[in-house]
Amino acid sequence: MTRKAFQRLSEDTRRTSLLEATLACVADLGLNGASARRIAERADVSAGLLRHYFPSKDQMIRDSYAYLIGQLTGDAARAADQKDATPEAALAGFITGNVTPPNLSSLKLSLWATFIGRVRADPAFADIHRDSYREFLEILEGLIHPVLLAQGRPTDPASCQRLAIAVNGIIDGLWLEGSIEHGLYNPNGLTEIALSACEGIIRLPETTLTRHLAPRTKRT
Amino acid sequence: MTRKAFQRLSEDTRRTSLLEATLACVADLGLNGASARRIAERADVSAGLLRHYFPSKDQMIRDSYAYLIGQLTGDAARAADQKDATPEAALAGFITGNVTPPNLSSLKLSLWATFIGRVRADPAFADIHRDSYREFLEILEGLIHPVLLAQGRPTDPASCQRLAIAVNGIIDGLWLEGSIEHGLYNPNGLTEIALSACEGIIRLPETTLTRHLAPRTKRT
DNA sequence: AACGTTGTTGTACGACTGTAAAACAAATAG
DNA sequence: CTATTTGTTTTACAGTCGTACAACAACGTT
Repeated sequence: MTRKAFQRLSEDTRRTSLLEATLACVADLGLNGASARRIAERADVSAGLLRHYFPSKDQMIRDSYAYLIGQLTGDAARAADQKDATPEAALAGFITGNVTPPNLSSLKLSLWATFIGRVRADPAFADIHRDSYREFLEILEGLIHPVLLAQGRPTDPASCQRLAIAVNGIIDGLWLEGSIEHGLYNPNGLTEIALSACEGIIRLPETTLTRHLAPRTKRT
Repeated sequence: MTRKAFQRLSEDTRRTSLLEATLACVADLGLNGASARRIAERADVSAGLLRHYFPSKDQMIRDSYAYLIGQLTGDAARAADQKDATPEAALAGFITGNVTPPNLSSLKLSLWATFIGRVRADPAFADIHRDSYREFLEILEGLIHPVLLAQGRPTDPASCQRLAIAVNGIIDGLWLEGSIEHGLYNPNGLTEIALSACEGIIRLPETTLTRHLAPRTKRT
């Protein structure tokens, strides 16, 4: 009996590797099939090691949820960060970034949904969700406010929040439908639908957002 | 050792009871904790009985998903079925029905999300989802079309579908956010936000839909 | 009232679960 | 080169899992 050869990794590297293996297993097998042994196997590591990095399997799952959420909101926020952009272009970029890859992804949707399903019964998941949702809303309000200002529209906090909630709603909804590969329509047109819908929700003049629609990549 | 007294129920009654016990367990404990024994206990039945009604636990879970979806779309469609309603009132009723109880429910959201998380990896779940989604879209197109007609607007299938996709998106998104009890805002205002947003998305004149907002029930 | 059908219970089994803890070896320091 | 630390593997264990099946009892039939 010869032991398996192994490498000692830095805490961060190993931890991240374990979290990603956890997410991969949850996406493929669900919370049900994502057992400690299977996660360890996916990370090419023995099962006992998990407990060296996480106090329990439940905690590891929770940490992997926080890790995923960090990726999602990070990618979305980055999409709005364009240099020298008008307020309209920044908003359009944020919306677009949320309904196109890498955020538009059936894998990420699977994970997100699986975890959202635990929010009601598990306070730890609820905390993570609430924080990320609040952050998303704040980003959106911060993007909508200057657009209203530039259009000479009222910018009281109540209207701003209502618009942010609505825009957040349609972003979530279209992201959801577009990420599930149901084959019922072409997700390439999703960006235009999203921009046009947000124009309508905020009552912006036509083409205020849709003019920032990136030309579709041609396919032969 | 005396055996437990029991009653023989009709196939439908027992089957429904088992499906509801399954949903209750999944909502509380997740797909992880919803074991056959726990489901049986919730249905006040021995564990062995499950296999008498379902060929496997997996199939029972799938059936419970279809059962849930049937409830959701059924309730939603019923909300749009108002006698002698104008096209605008019917559409407003459908939208409202989707962002108010009983459809607005953290329990139903939990279940829905948990199952959606399996759509990507399990073809059986994907089939159920696709069918229900298509049905939802068709209902929506059927409600939007007469509204466009009454407003003297173009009603080509492509525009109709685009609008249905967008409206479906915001309904899903707002239902989602409203059902999670995050405590970040009052879900009572959700109906107005939804109706107003849909007005904007479809480019209807102001108050076309919001005038059908039911007066809020007063609280002391 | 006795019978037959079958919905329902109880038990058993091997596989798998999360976790604990001892044995080991890879990297680091001296 | 040796000693030390500790990340990693291995083994072990009690509990739970989904499932199979035999025993049983509730109900419909006669």
